[in-house]
Amino acid sequence: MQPNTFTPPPKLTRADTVFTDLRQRIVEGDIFTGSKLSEPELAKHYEISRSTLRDALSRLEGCGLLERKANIGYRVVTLSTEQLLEIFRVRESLEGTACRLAAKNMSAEQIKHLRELLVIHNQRESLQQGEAYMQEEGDLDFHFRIVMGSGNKLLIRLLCEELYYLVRMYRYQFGMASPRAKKAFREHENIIQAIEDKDGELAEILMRRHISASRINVENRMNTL
Amino acid sequence: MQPNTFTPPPKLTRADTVFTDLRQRIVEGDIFTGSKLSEPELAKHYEISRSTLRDALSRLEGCGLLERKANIGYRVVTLSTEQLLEIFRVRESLEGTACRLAAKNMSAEQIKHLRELLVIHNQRESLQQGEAYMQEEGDLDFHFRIVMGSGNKLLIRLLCEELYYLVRMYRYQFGMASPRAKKAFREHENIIQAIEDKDGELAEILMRRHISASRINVENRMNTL
DNA sequence: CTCATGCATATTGTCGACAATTATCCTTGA
DNA sequence: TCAAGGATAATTGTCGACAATATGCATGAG
Repeated sequence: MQPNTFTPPPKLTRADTVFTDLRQRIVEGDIFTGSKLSEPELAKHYEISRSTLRDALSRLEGCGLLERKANIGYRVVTLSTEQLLEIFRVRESLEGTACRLAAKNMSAEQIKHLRELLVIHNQRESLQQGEAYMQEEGDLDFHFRIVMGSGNKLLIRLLCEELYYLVRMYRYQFGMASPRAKKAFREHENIIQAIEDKDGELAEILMRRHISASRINVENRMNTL
Repeated sequence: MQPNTFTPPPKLTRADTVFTDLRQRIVEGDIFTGSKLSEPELAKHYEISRSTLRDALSRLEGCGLLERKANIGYRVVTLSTEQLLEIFRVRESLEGTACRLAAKNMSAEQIKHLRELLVIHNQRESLQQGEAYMQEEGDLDFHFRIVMGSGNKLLIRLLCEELYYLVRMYRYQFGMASPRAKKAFREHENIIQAIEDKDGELAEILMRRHISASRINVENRMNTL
């Protein structure tokens, strides 16, 4: 018999399913950026009522993927370089803190898993050069696990359940495979080392520089256009 | 005639009204922490349908004031010292960044208003000592304006439209009027000075120390109990 | 007496319809 | 031709009812 810390399986509701599917379609660009959503049309497509659909839409608004105006409706957020830079600023701040906490709180086993993940990324990157997509997904996975390792539930909610979907949306649709692959890999290594050494202060600094490098990269590209 | 940057007044919907009212009631503790919300009961109280109520509730979930479980319903978040510390960590991080950006972006006029605000707070604090409530509201107002001054819309959303309602909830209900009044006032002064000097780096450091001092204050109080 | 089982009740999830608001288009006048 | 106004269509906001699920209680077995 298992101990009683067992939480009953949360029954998936229709709204849940549609929410997840719509989220993916928005992130991957199947539903266009900035486009207005027609409730009757979407409800028909998913074969659900408008009430159920609106439940899903309101949650997507909470994720920052949709915007809503009273009496007008929902609209997919528009992507802009300005917003991308804002996201980098916030990630720099929050993930820096997350990394500091991760250095304090991650177990030896968690750190080991993180290292293994990094090795896999590197192999992938060596084997299929140019497969920017996989590499970027791997990059976000790395950041994701560090945030989880911080143990701060609020940080986890803000980053993993809200911001990261926007980040993935930019990666899919802004198509900015950073030319920093090799540098980024070494930076990841150094970050893990700092976490392993339980050096929270250094870990924070390294993470902030890691992200701010990406931000500056975008800023430069913007200025040359 | 005004220029055409005029946005038509957004008509307040019933859900909007109920959302705002419920938010206040939750923040001020009129609706108890951790209590389960009965949709039929609330709908009857506001004389609206459950659909409209649920619209309002879903937005409150987005603010982090309610939690929802499928097939079970909404529940007011429970306050805990652990979560309060998590909030301090996140504020330390985000408001530090906001302060750095504010130093770069705030106009001379905005800074002047900030200074005036500080003077008013100080007078209040001198005149009616012990009016912890007003003083704390003034403190949050100070932080609020700096975040607005950062110009980063994402930061503004995360802090002003989500986290600050939770913060106010803790101030109302956890009743931790910090004994740091005079120290906090001087720290505010120094922060404004750094902003005025356009010294973003210092401004960030001062803000982080300002908030982390509050966090440590709570940590100490917790350990002595 | 305790615990499991099954029924009755209450609550949430979902639906379709109507009302209020917005968008579209057509007419009309300058 | 273009702009303003109004009628028409489409969309969102709101409502009440039914279905699916969870909760509470009574009953009975061990």
